[in-house]
Amino acid sequence: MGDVFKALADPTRRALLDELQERDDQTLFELCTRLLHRGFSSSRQAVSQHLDVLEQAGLVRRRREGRYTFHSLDTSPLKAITDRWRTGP
Amino acid sequence: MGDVFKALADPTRRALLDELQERDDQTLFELCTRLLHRGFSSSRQAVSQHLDVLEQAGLVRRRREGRYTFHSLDTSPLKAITDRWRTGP
DNA sequence: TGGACAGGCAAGTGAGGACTTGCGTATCGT
DNA sequence: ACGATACGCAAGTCCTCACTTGCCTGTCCA
Repeated sequence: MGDVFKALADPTRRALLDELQERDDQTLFELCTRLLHRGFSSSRQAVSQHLDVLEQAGLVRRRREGRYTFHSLDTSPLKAITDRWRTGP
Repeated sequence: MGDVFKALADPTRRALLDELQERDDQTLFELCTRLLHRGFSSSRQAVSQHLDVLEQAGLVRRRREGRYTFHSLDTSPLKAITDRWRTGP
């Protein structure tokens, strides 16, 4: 299992999580074009590598269908963050 | 205000937050020796620079008293993380 | 079945980050 | 007052990471 904290360190990866929260099950090209509308000018390969990191961190799941690869969000690893440094009961 | 996510990306900085949660208001030397017991062999300057990053992220507050500098934990910036990608109510 | 589309793989490059090194400053004890 | 302590500052080194470049594989449509 990869590092969840390092996965969240990059602003482009956080924007990808934002995008997947608005609309789940998006392909790589969909995510690329939608990132452009958010002001991120990332190439296809760059976005693909970011999704690799997010997948290794357990934050994104990949599902291959034909020539499309759909990506879905999984926010369960984020619970460990606030559970680790608990502010109140 | 610095980047909270980048501050959490380093394992040494996370260990510093762990240490401050166990015992608040520690000096730099206290944190250095306690990190050694956790297996982190970081120099004094390295720990000081890590605390700089944590302070800029709003996770650590510094208070100078004489020749000692006490560090205290502030976990309030962590709320923004789970609030951003909300899993359930 | 040829070509366009969607995506993967791997080496190379450039910038930022973690750490060191060396020196300087202020504070406390004796 | 002198040395030891606790810490800050700044330049330099090394290494990780994000991104590019180039090429390859597999899938759908006409």
